[in-house]
Amino acid sequence: MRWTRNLIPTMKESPEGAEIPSHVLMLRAGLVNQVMAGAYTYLPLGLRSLRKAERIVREEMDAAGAVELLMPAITPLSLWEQTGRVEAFGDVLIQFTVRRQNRKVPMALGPTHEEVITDLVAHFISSYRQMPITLYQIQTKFRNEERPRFGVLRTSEFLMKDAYSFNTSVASLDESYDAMYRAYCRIFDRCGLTYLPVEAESGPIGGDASCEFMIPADNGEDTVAHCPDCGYAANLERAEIGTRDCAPPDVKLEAVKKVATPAAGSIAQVTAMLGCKAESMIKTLIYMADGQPIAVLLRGDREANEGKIRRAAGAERLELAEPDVIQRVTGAPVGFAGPVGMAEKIPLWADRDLLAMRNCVTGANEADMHVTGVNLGRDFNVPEDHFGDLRNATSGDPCPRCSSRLTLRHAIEVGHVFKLGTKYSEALSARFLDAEEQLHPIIMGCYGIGINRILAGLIETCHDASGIIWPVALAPYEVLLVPMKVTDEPTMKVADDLYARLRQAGIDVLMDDRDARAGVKFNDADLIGIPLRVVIGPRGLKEGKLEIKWRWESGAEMIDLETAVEQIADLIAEERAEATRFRARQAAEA
RNA sequence: CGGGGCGUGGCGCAGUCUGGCUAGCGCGCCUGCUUUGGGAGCAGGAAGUCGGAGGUUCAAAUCCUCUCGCCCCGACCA
Repeated sequence: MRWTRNLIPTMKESPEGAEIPSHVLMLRAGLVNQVMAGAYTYLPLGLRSLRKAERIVREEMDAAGAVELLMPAITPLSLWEQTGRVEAFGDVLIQFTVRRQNRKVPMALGPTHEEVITDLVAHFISSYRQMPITLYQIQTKFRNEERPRFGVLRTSEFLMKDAYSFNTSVASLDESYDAMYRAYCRIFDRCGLTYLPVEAESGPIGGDASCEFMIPADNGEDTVAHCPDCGYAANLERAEIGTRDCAPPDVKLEAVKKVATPAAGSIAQVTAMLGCKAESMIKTLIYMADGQPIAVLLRGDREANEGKIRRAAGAERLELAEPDVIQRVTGAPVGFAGPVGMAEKIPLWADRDLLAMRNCVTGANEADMHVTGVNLGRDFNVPEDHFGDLRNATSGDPCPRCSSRLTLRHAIEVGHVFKLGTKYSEALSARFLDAEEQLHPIIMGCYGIGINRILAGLIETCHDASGIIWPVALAPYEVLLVPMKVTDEPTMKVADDLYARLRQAGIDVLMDDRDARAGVKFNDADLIGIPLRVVIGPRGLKEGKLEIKWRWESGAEMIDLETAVEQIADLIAEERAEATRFRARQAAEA
């Protein structure tokens, strides 16, 4: 492809509104253009990278034995009603009706396709002999995001690979799941991504085992807890905290004292007013567990983890209590609850941190009052089996698997594999007959990859001050030919010849045939990040040489014109296969 | 949905508080000459309903009301 025949609108300045590197660079390099909040046009360069990511995903899915099909983006609303997901998705589901003659047909744009695929399978799979099978598609998904942001990282329309496995047993599901897990590792490896498989909540979609593939990045929306020593990694919602020595400090127990704290209902207000530390406060949260109020005690500076609390309490549903419930239960408005005397009213649960606390400050269960000098065991008690890990991990917490400590990192989620079970097969009657002529619901697994996020995640973690640094696998073009002087006939003759022969050798070549100054071309070359830059100029040609330079290296190298095509083809072939040079650069960065 | 910010040629911005001549600047674009290995110089030129509607005023980019859009933080979320 010749630059002058393409549409590559590079920009020197970054449009206002773009803040994170991947967004800025995708705009500046002319990869995408925003159409509205959460919707982007992929320009020629961006589309080529997107297609390359898509192709890698497709190849590895095929290699893992999955079978491709394509489901529609428009779906009948009735399908979503059958599984109760009209309510579950809420406004995220894009619904509309179309008029057909004298009736109205309610539809939804697919935010994911469990319903459609399960309905399909219910029609065509009825025997254990037809399984296991894994079906997948690469399709545009639609989610009315409350707040689209970060360029193509969170949009209302995005390209997703979604796969679904159908199995007759849990053991078989495990095999399908493992095959997908391994395929995901190969996909992200091939894309040159540095990623982390992390334990995750399966979320409202249901299921029991779940793993997210995360790209550690400062601008990621998710938080993962990671142990650099043993490799334990989990989504913050899921991350366990190792037990540590809970021995309380050997200090003299103070007497309980009631103090006035007018209008100070938050930890921050109380610490400011009383001059105490959040670490010495007991935060008392009133939750409704399946409709029954419970009190949860946490150290003042900790965040509650509702998933952990819900599991500890053995509840199906858990939500913070409404103000009127809190008033009734504690006898005080929101912000003044405390554990003293609470056990007589409602069940108490406590985070293990409480065991190490002495002389605490906490709510007095009375408006505008707190108490100090409160001590576990003397002033209130929590049943032994009601202590547990109920909070979010923080950096420096003990690793649950080894003796090291957890670090918290932001990350971008690019993939998710999880075991679905029979939620959808039961709702949509996808059943099979086993060898004993018994009817069972099909056991499902579900596996997604955000294709757009592969690109954004790569750019987010792989760029420098000048622009994007693509690995060969995802680069829109593998080689950029830069003739230094397009008006010079000998130069252009060599350039045209190289261009034709490299293309013949099966290499994706872009030739910057613009009549522009060297600086302009070099800067754009760095910005769009093509891995191998080949400079053809009168200066080198005099010696029968060309200059080649990898985007991620600072120095260039002169090669003989005679053997240039073979040399370049060999280099690209090597990088395609192993990405050795690209990886070495990344390792050096880290 | 709560809080904050921004809408002025294709892009980035100044001007708005304190209303007043023909709405400026940089980049980009077009023409010509010179230049030519890391974002060239000179000269000339095209291009703007100042997001939209209504109002106040002799006069509105500027003040008032409403409205639309975009971005950030939070809440929410496959």
